[in-house]
Amino acid sequence: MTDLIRDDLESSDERLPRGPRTIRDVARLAGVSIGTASKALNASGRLSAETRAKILRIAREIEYRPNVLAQSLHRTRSMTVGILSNDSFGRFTFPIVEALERRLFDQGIAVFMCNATDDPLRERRHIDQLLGKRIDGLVVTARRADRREPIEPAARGLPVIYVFSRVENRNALCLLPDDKGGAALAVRHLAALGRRRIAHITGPERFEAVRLREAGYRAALAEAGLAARPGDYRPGHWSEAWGRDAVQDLFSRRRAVPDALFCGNDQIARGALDALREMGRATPADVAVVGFDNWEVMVKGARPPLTSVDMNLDALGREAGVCLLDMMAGRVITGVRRLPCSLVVRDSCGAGQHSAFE
Amino acid sequence: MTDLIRDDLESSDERLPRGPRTIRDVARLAGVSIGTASKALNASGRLSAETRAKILRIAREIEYRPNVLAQSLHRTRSMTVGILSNDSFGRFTFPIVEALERRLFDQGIAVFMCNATDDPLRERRHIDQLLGKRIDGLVVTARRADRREPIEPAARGLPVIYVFSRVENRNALCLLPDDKGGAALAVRHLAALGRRRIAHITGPERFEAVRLREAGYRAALAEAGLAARPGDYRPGHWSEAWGRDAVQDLFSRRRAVPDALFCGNDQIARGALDALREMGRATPADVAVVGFDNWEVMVKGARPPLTSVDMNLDALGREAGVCLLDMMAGRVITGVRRLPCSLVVRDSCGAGQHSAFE
DNA sequence: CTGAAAGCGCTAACAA
DNA sequence: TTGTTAGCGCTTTCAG
Repeated sequence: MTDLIRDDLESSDERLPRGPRTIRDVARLAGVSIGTASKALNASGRLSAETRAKILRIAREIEYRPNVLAQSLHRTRSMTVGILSNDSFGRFTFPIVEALERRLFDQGIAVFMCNATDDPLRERRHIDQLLGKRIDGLVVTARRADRREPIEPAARGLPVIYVFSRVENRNALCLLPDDKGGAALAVRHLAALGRRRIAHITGPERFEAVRLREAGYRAALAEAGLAARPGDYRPGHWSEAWGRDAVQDLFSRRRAVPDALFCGNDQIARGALDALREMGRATPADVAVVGFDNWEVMVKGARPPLTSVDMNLDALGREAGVCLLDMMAGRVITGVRRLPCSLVVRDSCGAGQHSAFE
Repeated sequence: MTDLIRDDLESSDERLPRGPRTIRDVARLAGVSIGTASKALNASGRLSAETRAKILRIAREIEYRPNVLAQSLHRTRSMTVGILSNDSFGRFTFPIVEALERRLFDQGIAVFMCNATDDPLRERRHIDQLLGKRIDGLVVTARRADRREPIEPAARGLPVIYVFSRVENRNALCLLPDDKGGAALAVRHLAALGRRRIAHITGPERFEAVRLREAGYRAALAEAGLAARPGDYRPGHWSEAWGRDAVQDLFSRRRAVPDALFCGNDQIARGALDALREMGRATPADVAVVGFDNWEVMVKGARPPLTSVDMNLDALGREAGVCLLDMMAGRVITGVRRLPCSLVVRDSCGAGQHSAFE
């Protein structure tokens, strides 16, 4: 790992052609046929122990590494998949992609990274390139505002998974976090802590996530025998500034203010916390606050540290990997799957520390 | 792009074998030899206009797409590169990787994404896999605290670039942001605005970036005829909390407080801004603040919006792409290259808006 | 137990 | 102008 200059390779026993070694080199040096060498290297067929050992030794010595391209050509499986993001890869897609890559790597599958940046032409060219490279599967991620057009699976039968994005087609497999459930988790927790009036400050309603989280919010309220009073549901923007503004508005009236806030993301929650502090309201004593995303840098920098809903993006990525492998093995999987979120409890909601529950 | 069910493919004129079409299919349907088809498809050799047209038409009709694996096998260039991150891909590496991918994609080169997560064994396996796939080049990114071990270029002659990470070896090419220059930019700007006492709150000194930024800070101070007074240089942590603490400490003494802060990253700067506000010091009137990283979510959420040094990570990624292409073409490039940062001016430093200068 | 040969899909040099 | 053929590096039957 450390010695950079490996001139010994150059001065190897026999004179070897430049470039990576081939199985032909191994065979020649071992004094056997190519077929025999192949058997030894793939541990297939019957072979005397000594020839096998010899072949393997030679292979190791000359640092033989099979050419996967050639293997793929033969078995018509490239052992690669593509991951295409039409939004550029962001904070949300990254953990997903990482977990996916990890899962697939364990199966010897490599991942091509492509970002199309919402440019349909670019996307088309990416898909063309990937198909040309004979990928065995494709994962598509997108930003979540809108449902995207399905990918035309120009090569029929190519397994495709949409993750963190939705597509209309019924035959497609879509993997998403359970936004509704996640929201319910948060609100249920607040209710269980005795909060009676829980407001919801969130992002733009054109996001499906916003609508789903609202649904979860209302469901959990109902469950607890509570109701959202008019003005307690505040769709807006995904920014800190909106969090501040909404709080200012919500708490400017003297009477009947909320004793808890469930925020649509962590940035809104941070803005809310700041505004509360500046208005002299104590968190969590007067007002408990819960965020969404569990974005480390936001959540830990908050004062107090922010309780937040985690979408378990890595689990989503892993699941995508598992599903893709299944599909590559021939299984047909379709539909919309929503994976559970979890609540990560910190100080801002006034509950016991460190406990995470689902 | 929209029609998902393309059954017409199935019911194509002739019965075609399943799976992707091959050049053999094209040739057969066009009634020519494979060689001829190849000539037409690659626009090589001389060919009658009509046969060429016919071949191309057929190819289009059956959605022929050349098998890049086979092409690669032939020309011993895979048209792929690997990008290996030993830290997991984070906020900094992502923009780099994206820009790199974009640059290479334009040349028809696809990018394998690998994250080794600081596990040497995993890294080794990743490299093995990539070499097996006969990548034409490799980009290595890392977190910046420590200089990493160079990759053993098991296949001699494989172009390798280290970006956003350093390696001891003199023959390696390392691409980095010019931290010193970036810091100087910030401090020079503050000095030009008339600030006389500029403190520097920053991260842990084991980061090379911290040491370089300190150097830039001191150099720019000297340039302006200023000096850092004892206690004005505050290494610590990369967190908001540290920014708050450092400010509290710096400004608790009654007399002789700084009139400007240059912070080692945007989180520290945010903490500093919060603390200043809570101590009743106005920004930028009393104290100007500049951050580092120009991390959008941090910078825009700050009150007031934060002036910050941008490392131009996308330029770094693009440059990595360009260099890699050069190296793949046979050019030898070595050494440490530092790319300029730029200053993005916002309200927190009390200068004219929106102007960015280098 | 080992070798020879066909073929994965494509390109390029050489024949016709 | 078009066809034939020999590989690229590997696996896998099928003979020996």
